[in-house]
Amino acid sequence: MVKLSERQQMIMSFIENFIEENDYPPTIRDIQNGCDISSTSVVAYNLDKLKEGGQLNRHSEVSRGLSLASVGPNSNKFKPTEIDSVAVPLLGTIAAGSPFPMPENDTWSDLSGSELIDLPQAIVGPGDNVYALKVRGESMIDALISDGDLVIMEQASSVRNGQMAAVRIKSDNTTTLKNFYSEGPRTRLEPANSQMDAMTFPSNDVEVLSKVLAVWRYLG
Amino acid sequence: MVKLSERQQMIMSFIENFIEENDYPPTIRDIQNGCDISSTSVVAYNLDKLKEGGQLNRHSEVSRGLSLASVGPNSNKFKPTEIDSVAVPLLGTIAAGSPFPMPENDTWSDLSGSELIDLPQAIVGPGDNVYALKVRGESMIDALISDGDLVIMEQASSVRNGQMAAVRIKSDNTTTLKNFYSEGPRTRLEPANSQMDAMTFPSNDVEVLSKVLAVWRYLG
DNA sequence: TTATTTTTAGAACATTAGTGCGGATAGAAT
DNA sequence: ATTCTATCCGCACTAATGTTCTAAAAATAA
Repeated sequence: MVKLSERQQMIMSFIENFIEENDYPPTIRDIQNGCDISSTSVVAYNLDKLKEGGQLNRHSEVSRGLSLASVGPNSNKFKPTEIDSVAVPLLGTIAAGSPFPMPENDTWSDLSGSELIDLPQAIVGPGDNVYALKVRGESMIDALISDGDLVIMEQASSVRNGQMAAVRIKSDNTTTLKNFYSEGPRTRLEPANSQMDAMTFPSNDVEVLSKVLAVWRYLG
Repeated sequence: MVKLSERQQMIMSFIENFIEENDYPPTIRDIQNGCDISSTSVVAYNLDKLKEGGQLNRHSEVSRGLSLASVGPNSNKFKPTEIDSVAVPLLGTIAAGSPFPMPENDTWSDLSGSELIDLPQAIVGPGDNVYALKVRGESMIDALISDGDLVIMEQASSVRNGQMAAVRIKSDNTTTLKNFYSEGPRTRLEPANSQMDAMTFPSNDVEVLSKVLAVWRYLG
């Protein structure tokens, strides 16, 4: 691994501290002041070096577009320890054309009756708003999901392009799992099965209900 | 707690996703596009509301000066629990038509280099002869398995009817995942996707390599 | 030493990105 | 209907922030 200059080390640790304190990355000028550097161009120069060296991710023309390349020997300090699973509630089943089950209110307290499922924490993340559904019937076949599968969902009202989500077509009042692509005024919904065709809808006719974190099919 | 409008919920989850993906917060205009909002001022308006409500930290005049107020009464974190898990080796990838990877000898000792995956013990059982494969390509599409999926396999030389297994057609020297039905002198192999047709072979032309315990598809 | 590469300086420049304001809607309350 | 309040809309404005260029200083090689 490349040796960092003293200045680069200082920049790295400044960025680390800054993010820890503010939850967002510093600007070039923040770094300039924080490290007593005389010019923004010097900061930019060293940031580029750090990026080349792989210590840093940088997105050009993006303000504060920095993030630590979270690899390397010193990255295990952020790794969760001890905990390896989170229990999420199995809220029910989902069948062909049925309205998509969602946790009713923002109260999750009345889930006492529901079954709980253990999942690796790495998948669920904090575990907020995560729940599981059991699929009934073959209605999700074009999403490569079949009867008996367990889908792990996270409540969300927007997802990034390409992600699979439970979406409702308002005009049809139908709900399905599709890969979601926002294309400005229109939204394209693409089955996971690439042998099937995508469809597009006016964006305001499509409502994102939740995103699919994972699919679990147990056959044993 | 104040109820969030639909738009505010959408903004919140957009911010969450954005940070998760980029490691830095979105701009007002990122949010505008991501949530199909017509004006930056509307975003600013709602961000202020969210800040008042305590869902969000915001620093004015700071680009991307956002961060989630990650705690609070509504962070419904489920208590993480520890469960017994078994580490199974990820032996490699399986691609279209490739010979099916199997643990070479009956010695599992030389798996030192392979990646390990933690699975709940409830699924794996004792964990002997269990291994995982990562699917490459769309060759398993008729078994409802797509690129990137993880299949959990258990070495076996016979399976009960209806179970999905990795089988080798001797005459073709091909290997695929199919549902297995022994019908006396002949053996029927059925794709998991019921919209596709089954095929039958002479029983002695079909060799069971291993059975599929589970399929894990991670999309998050 | 001289030549060459790396790093630093300073400053103007170009975009990105937050803010403010007049006005439009839409309900709810009076 | 009238008023009020909460949102939403578009747009212009400007502060925040990344980029670039030239030259000088420092470090390194020849």
